[in-house]
Amino acid sequence: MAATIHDVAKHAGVSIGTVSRAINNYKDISPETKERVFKSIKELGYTPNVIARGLSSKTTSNIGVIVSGLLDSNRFDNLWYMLLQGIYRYTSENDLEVAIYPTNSKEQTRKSYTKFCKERNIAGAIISGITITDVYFKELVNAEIPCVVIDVPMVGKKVGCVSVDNIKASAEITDYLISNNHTKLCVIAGKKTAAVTLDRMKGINQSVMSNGLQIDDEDILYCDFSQEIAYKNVREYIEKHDKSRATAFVCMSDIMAMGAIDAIKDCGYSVPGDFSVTGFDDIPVSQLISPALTTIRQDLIQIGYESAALLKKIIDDPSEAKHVYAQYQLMIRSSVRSL
Amino acid sequence: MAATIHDVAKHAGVSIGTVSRAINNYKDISPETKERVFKSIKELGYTPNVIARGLSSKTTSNIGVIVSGLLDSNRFDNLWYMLLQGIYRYTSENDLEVAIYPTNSKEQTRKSYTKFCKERNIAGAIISGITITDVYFKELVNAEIPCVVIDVPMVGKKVGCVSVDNIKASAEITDYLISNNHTKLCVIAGKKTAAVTLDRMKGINQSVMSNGLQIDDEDILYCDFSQEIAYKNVREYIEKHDKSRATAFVCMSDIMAMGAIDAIKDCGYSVPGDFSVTGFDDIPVSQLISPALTTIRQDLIQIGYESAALLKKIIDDPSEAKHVYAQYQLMIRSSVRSL
DNA sequence: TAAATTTGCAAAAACGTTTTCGTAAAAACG
DNA sequence: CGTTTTTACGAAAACGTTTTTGCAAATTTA
Repeated sequence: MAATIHDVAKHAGVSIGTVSRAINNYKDISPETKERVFKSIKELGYTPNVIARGLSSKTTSNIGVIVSGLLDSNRFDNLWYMLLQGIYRYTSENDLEVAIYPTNSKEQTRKSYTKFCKERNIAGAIISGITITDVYFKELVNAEIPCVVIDVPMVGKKVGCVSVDNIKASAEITDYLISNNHTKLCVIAGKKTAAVTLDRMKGINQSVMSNGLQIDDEDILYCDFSQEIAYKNVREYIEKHDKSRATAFVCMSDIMAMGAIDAIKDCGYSVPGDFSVTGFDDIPVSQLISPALTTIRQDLIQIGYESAALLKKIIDDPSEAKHVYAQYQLMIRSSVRSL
Repeated sequence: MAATIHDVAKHAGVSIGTVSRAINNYKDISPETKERVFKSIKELGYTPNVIARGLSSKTTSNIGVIVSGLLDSNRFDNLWYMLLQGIYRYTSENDLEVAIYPTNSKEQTRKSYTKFCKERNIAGAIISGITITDVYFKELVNAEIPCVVIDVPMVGKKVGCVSVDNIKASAEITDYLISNNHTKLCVIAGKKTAAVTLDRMKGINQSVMSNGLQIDDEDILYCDFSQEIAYKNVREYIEKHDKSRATAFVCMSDIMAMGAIDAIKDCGYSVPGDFSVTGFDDIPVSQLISPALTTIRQDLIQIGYESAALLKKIIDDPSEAKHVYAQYQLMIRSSVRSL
């Protein structure tokens, strides 16, 4: 039904090759012919078929987005959509197609990322929510498919990365806590194997040590970035130590901070009256909960945008692979009090 | 690099047509040959190229999702991502490809939806965030591309629709207000031309009239589903009438309810002490704000899922086009008090 | 057993592009 | 003016599938 390149060619009295050259701004064509072709294109309301182009052309403009958590339903902890927002902002500005591959943590039979990409002639992929040890990710890197990982600090052949400077940001918020005279800290950490957990821990330790303090292993609670686990662990911690061991909880995500706050309240204590709490991420609800959460704001939309931009660069020139640091901001609200 | 259907054919000693028949479960093939083909497929690690299939096959498994608001950044009012979540849940269960077309309300030069679909050999589209009068939508319907619209009650040739029963839900929440002795209501309405606005207004009126009450035009404030506009209008309304005219604000979205609550507070009044407020949607933050908002919960993930399922049905059999009603639930929280 | 039907597959034609190759005509050169 | 180079284009070969067509061989029917 729709006009094809053949229709345009016939209408303009040229060959399809010439039409293609006109569309793609190639050299081998005279200005007059080009104009004639464009006139026909307009008259017939022709638009190139993206699928056919994808098949024929070696260099595709398809990028893949591999995102975990999309299929899970968590009412608050939906970070992926902001990334997507940023990614789409870039791709719609730059005429890139995107294919989303929602991975499910539960589903065992996930398809290999590489397979997903090859099936779709994908030029490169943005990956979020994975750990460094992910086997499918390794396979993707080995296949030399350009990719950008979010929040995993690694740079390699055709692989770049975008994240905030987790070390610096964590040090900064810890400094803030210490400057408010909190010397006994309890860390609510994420998944033990996640790169962000390692980095944020490093930042917290840097701050603590440069202030002549230290954190015992007993005061690091790994909670897998889960609100429920954080609730449970903090509750146990307080029931065990009461107010003797820590005055503040340094949480590696807002979600876990929310769990911590709930636990503190359910133990009969108040925030920030009895315990101070900090988060990380600044998810939308963090400014609405009570007390409003002091946290590190990551602009995930920006991070998404930067990822897409970096990926495009790497696709065009593999030597562009690098670590891009996104901005962050310490949001001082009311979940921390000065001692 | 990757194995193609030709490699498999050669390896299995058959023609590519036979391989295709094996993959697609066609009849004209003997069990033995089929098995041999599958063995080769496995050995070579072959997966059919989605792009090539899309080009060749008449019946594609690509669906389009046309969604407004994706490119805009509103920190709270992000309903699209839940729809997407539901849609992807269905499509990953049913092996459908999805292409997202983020439309921007501001961008004048939007591409026609039809063009978007035809470029991508799209079998059908899910559309959200449009008004009935949208010209591109009309074009899509005329092109007889199967589609499902969310929140626009219209059923036609190859076009179905998914929404909650806005009339019934609005009547229900208004009934609740009236049963709490609120007889003087002010309606915070959405965009005047939006179908949901009309329906919800109808529901409110039904409830009001069956209770022997009525609503004057002066007590209907159109706020375009915007928090800011709702704030402004409610503020003006209260400054003009004080507490004489209405005791409760019936808002057609939670976002506008948040604006209304802010306005009430800034006028020196309290919710629900001086004014009661209800919302619609039950966005995640609604249970966290203070007071927690009494509202209608729409399960947008479910709505997304249903939309995709309905679209698939319509694609397979155009006579399946109909209006599917999704569940809703009155969430009674603390923004309404009994008089 | 001859004729008709069915089965199982190969061959080849799409699908709508991009890209390579070849070659007249035009332009530049010596 | 003859020769080389460049320009501008057509023809045709990919790209990796699905789908149509055709045809032997096997099976059923009469």
